[in-house]
Amino acid sequence: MKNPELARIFYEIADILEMQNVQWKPQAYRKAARAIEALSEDVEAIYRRGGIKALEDIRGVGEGLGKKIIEFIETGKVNAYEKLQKQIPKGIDELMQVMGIGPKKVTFLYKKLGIKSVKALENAVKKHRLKNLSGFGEKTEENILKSLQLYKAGGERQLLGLTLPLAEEIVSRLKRLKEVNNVNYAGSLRRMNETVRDIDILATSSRPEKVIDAFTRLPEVQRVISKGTTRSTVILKAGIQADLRVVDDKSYGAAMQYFTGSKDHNIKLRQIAIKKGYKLSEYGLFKRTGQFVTGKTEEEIYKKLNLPYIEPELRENRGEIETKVLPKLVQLKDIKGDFHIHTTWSDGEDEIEEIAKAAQKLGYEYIAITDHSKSMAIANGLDEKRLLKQMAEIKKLNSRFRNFRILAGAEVDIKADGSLDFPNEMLKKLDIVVASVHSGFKSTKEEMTKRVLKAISNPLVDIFAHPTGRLINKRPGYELDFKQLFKAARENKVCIEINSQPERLDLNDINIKSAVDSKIKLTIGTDTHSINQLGFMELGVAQARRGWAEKKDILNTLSLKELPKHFRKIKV
DNA sequence: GCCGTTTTCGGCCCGACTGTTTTCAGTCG
Repeated sequence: MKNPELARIFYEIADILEMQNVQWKPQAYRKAARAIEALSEDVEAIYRRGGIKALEDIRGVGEGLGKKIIEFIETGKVNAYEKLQKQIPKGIDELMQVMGIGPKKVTFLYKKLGIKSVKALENAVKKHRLKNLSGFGEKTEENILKSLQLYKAGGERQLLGLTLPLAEEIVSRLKRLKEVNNVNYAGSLRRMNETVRDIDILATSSRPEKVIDAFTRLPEVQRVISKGTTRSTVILKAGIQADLRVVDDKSYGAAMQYFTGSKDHNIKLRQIAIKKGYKLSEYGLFKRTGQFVTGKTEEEIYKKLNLPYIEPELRENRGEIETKVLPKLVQLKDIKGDFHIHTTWSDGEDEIEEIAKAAQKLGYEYIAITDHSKSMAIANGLDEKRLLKQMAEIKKLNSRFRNFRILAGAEVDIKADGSLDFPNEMLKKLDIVVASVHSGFKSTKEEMTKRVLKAISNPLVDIFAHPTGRLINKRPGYELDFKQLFKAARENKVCIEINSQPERLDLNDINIKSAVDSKIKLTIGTDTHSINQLGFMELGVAQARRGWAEKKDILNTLSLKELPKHFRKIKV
C-alpha cells in the first residue's frame, strides 16, 4: 500500500511550502493528501487501471499532482519533495507539531536563533532567548514550554473507544448546569472516527460565560489553554485536549454541523451555500444581505441546501454529497446478536452463563461462544476434548433460556500453511466457525493472501475475523489482497468480520466501504473478553456506518430464526 | 496546485482567541 507514504510526502510538502510563505499550494497538497489517505484502492492499482486520467479523478488531484504520483509509483520518490527538503534544515518541520507553533514562527525562530529541532527550541525557551524577539514575550515562552511537555508526552491520536466515555462524562456534567440548554459532543468523535485528536463539545446557553467557567473547572481538567466568551480549550488529565463552544439556541444546528465536520465536507457545503446565494457559518445559514435564514437544526440546513440529511458518520467528503441515494445506515438497535465472544474457557474473564444473561439484557436473541483453539496456547486455547465439553455445557445452558440461544462456536486459528486448527469432523459439530490469523504478521502480501484464501475455501468456515490483524497505534496490519479476499469470500459465502475492539476496529471504514460495494456479507463482532466489552458493539456499528453499510449487509442483524438461511450449520 | 451553472483565469471557508501590539499577525479548528 503506497497511499499512506504518499500522503505523508504531500503533507510535508505542504508544511515546507507554508514555511516558504507560498500561497494556496499548501492547501492544495493537503487536500490531495487527505483524499489519498481516504482511498480504498492503492494509487498504484488506480494508475495501472486507468493511467493518469484515473489518478486525476481523485478529488484534489490534477495534472501536476497526478504526475508526481506517477513519479512516486515508478521511482519511489518525488523529486520536488527532495528538492524542497534541501531548502530547509532537516527535521525542522517537526517543530510545527508543537501546539502554538506554526510556519511563521518556525521560520522566524530559525532565522533569528538558528532553531531547527524540538530539542533546540526547548533549550532556547529555557534560556529565555525568545522573550525579547519581536512578536514574542514572556507568555509565549511559557506557553511553548507547556506545549513542549505535551508534545513529548506523545501527541498520538487517542482511541475512539477510550475517548467516547470521557466525552460522555463531560457532556453529562455540563448537562446538569442550569445555564445549559443543549449540549453534545461534535467533531471527529461524533463522526466516530477510529481515533480522535481532541474532544469537541458544543453547548447552547444564554449565559455562555457561566458555562465556559464551569467547563474550565471540571475535575477532569488539568490546564486551561484559552478561555473566551464563546469558546475555551483545555487539556484534560487524561492527556487529551477538549474544546467547548457555546452558541445561541438558534445557531445550535449550524454550529453542530460546522463543528462536526469533516473539514472537507464543510468546505463542500459552504461552496454549495455560496452557489445558492447563501453564506454558511457556525451561526447559521444567511442570505447574502446578512439576513438569517435558518440554523436551529442540522436538518433544516441540509434541506435549505437541497440535500438530504447526511448522518455524521458519512460526512467525510467521500461522495456523500454527490450521491443520488444515501445508504440507509445500519443502527445499533438492528443488532440481534454477537458472533465473537471469549469466556473463562480460554482467555476471557466471565462465565458463559453470565455473558448470555448480559446479552439477553441488551435485547439480543443469540450469542456465539468462540473461544480460542489449541494453537493459541498463550490464550489457553481449547483442544477437541475441552471443546466438546464446552459444547455439552452450552447445550445444558440453552435449556434454561427462553427466546435466546447460545451458539457453540470457536475462533479457530488459521495456521501458517492455511490449514485450520481443528479437523473438519470437529468443525462440523459447531454451530459457527470463526477463523482468524494470529501469527506470521511479517509474511508477504502473497503469502498471507494464499494462507487466508486456503482457510476460507473450507466450506465449514463461516466468518473471517479481524481481517488485517492491525492494532491501532501499535502494529500495522499484515498485507492482504482485498480484491482476491472479497472474491473468495463471495464465492465461498464467508462473512468478513468488523471487529469492534477499540484498538482493532478491523475492517476499518474504508475497507468496509469496498466490502459493501463488492456485496460482501459482514458481521460485527465484539471479540468480548469480559461482559462490559459487549458494549463495544457500538464502535463496530459506527465503523460499519462510516463504511456505508446497511442493515442487509450485516448478518448479525438477522433474527435467530433467520440465521440458518446464511449459516449452514445452525439449526433452529 | 486545483477547479469550473464564474469554465482556461482568478478565485480558493471563515471566525475566535491570544499575545503582542496600539490595530493586528499568527495559530487553530
